[in-house]
Amino acid sequence: MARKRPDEAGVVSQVKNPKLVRTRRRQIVDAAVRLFIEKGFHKTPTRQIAEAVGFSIGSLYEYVSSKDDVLYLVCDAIHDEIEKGIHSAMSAKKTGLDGLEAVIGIYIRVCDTMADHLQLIYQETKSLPKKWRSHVLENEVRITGIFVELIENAVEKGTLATMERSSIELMAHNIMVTGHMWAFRRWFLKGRYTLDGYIAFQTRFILAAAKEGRKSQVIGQR
Amino acid sequence: MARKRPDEAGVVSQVKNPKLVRTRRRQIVDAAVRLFIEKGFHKTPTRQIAEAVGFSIGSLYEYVSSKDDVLYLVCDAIHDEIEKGIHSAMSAKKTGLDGLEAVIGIYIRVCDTMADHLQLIYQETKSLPKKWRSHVLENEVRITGIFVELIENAVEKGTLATMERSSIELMAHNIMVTGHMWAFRRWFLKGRYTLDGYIAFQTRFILAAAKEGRKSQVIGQR
DNA sequence: ATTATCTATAGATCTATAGATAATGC
DNA sequence: ATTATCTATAGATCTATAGATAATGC
Repeated sequence: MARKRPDEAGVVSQVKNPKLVRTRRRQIVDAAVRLFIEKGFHKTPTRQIAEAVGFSIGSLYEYVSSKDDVLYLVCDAIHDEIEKGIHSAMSAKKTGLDGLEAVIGIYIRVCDTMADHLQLIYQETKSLPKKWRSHVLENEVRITGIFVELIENAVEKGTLATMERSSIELMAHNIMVTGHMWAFRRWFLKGRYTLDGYIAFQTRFILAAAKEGRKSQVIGQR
Repeated sequence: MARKRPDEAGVVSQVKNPKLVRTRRRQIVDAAVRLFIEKGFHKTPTRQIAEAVGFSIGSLYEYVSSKDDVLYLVCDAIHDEIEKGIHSAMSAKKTGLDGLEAVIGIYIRVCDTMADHLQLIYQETKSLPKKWRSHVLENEVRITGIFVELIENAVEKGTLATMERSSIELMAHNIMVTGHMWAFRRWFLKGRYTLDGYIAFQTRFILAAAKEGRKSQVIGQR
């Protein structure tokens, strides 16, 4: 639970009251997410964001100093929600919590809920100024870390094959992308697979490699 | 080799000479690809595209009827190049051509070369008008079809486990996304893995599931 | 008096076209 | 005479800010 997100660090506001800044920014993010998903970042006028929140364009610029700031806040909020989604589902499901398999399922379910949001991040990350972009990529790495830890635990317990750190990391990234794929390939996948079917197939797919590894490992050690 | 691409069907030109239209559009695409990769579609003025090609903004609009047309031509050209890349490498490598494994390697190499282009497609597909977007998605499905066929062949020959059609398709999409992932996760992967290392790991990863399947299949049939 | 919000707009774009000009082929 | 290209610009944006107004707290 001890996430160390830089949060909104670096986005400057003219307004002094920090509580108000937080409230307003949340409103801005909520409105902007909806609009960006619908029309894309570049085709959404700042004016319309302000209007959707219910205040004027002038006020918007009291809470951010550029449109890019809004995009950054949006991306950051999305990552935060994804991470929270995984963690809360993980702690709710104490039974078999340590199972990598279970968490993959949980994660893909979160990706399903957040499909539009994930696709937005894929589309717009590159539009961010370098400074903000690297924050967003750090978020991505941090979330991937959840799976790195789970795989490491499984390896330690002997459930999975011994792997180099670099293989563990790549496997974790594969899991991440499998979730994203459900979002950005919806146009194909949703017509042919149920969410449960997809999760079942992909979980087997991912774990097969690790099990295969274990066998050859065991054989090799004889 | 018998690709049935709709090509530039539907993009209207005021210029009558079809050969000229083809030449000019190729020039436009070449210039636009470079600019879109560098600055993104929305931040590239049509003017600058025309300038990069070496003619006026007026002339640009003789060959396309909107900026969206240019984006479509760009996406279509990229898919075409990817497909050609795979096919040409496949026919060059007659030795073990039927090997799914070999083609996965070839494909990921193409993705490496076209990394910027792939990322562009991921970013901008959603900006396309619906009509063009579905063309682009069809291209994606057609390329995925290469792997569907290869997997089917392997299944027929008994190299891979018997699978339902839907599983074969999902596996093919996994392969596609594994290549794309090398492009859109470069920021992480390039620092830690060589291209060869990535290909080796991912190929094993993908094939492990299928082999695993085969074993249980064989066991099941005893 | 300080803080937050609003109105009005400067200034800078950008897409697409209309009408003029140059080049080509009969 | 037909086809291709260019110039000039209409018309519509859009971001960001300056200065005016309203609300809040001492």
